[in-house]
Amino acid sequence: MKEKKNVTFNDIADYTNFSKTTISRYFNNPDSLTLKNQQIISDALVKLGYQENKVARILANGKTEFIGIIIPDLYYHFYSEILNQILSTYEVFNYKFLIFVGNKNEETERRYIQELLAYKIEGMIILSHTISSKELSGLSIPIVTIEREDRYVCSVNTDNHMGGYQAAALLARHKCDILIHINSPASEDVPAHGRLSGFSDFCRENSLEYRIIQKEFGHDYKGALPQIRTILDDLESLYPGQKKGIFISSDTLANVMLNLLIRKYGTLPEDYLLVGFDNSPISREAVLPISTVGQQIDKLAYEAVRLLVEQMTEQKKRKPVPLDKPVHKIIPPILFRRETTEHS
DNA sequence: CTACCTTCAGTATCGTACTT
DNA sequence: AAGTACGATACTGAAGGTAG
Repeated sequence: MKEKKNVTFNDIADYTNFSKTTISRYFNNPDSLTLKNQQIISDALVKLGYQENKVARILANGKTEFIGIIIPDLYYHFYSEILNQILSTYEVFNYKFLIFVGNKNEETERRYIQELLAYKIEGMIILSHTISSKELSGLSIPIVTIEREDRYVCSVNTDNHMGGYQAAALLARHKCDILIHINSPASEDVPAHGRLSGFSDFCRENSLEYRIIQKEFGHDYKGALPQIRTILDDLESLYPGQKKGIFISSDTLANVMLNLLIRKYGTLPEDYLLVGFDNSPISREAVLPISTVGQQIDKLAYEAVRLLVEQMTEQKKRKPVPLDKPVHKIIPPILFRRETTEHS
């Protein structure tokens, strides 16, 4: 086996009698060459079996076209779906992604960020909650966060307050005796807190009996299941026979609860109404399709990348003008009424 | 030991020949 | 004078080599 050396611009230049500058232009600005010469180079590439070398290109111009991502986990279907949507923006913006799954502890995540920076990412999308936006803003690299505390950095979020309000309104329309919201404890500066406040606001404005349950659900099924089971047991004993309208802060957890109910009763009992949040794929694919306050996950992803690309493009200019203050983009939620609230 | 090349495979920048 | 189509060369960051 003879080691065949990589074909380079130099080889192509020698073969075609152009300079390597011209070969470079063929790739980066083909229109600046005559059609005839484009064809000559194109033929030479095939003949010599040239393989593009982006590492060399990165070395020469310093632009990696990498975006770093830190995501908390891939248990919640919202995260896997938004990751899916972010990755698909490659077709539009041509940026590639380096991804870490974080939310372990601050030190670990700082290490991840350093690693990303070492790979010369041009921008970063943060979904994990571990590191404050103040610290992130000090990183001197464009950053966009999605659905987390975002005071000092750009962000794209769902209108969570409206979502919580819509969920409560839907449950109220079905004349539930008690409205229940289940969420994990979140301080007021994280967007998801709006689900709680929107829900509470509606209940108070309409003098409805309601209850907020906050628990830590962890980042996997193993952690979530016992918590949901406990909550369900409590509700069963607290409100027997009453019509319970339950709004859970994610479809993933709503699905866990739905499964527990169906295993117990063989179906979703008439006195249970269930509304999730996210409109992640699981809400459609569940045993009974789950009603949900939909985040427009495709839009969140697209807007986040677009916002980031804008800043990264600005950074590449000779005289970049940084944003004077963070941009916060809000995407409205869309309510999906499915079988867990519209019993047949 | 360390100061100074080379190497890798491209790009940025400026320059040139030629046409309009 | 301006535009088009190309070329020459320094330069990029880090690792490895080498001379002193």
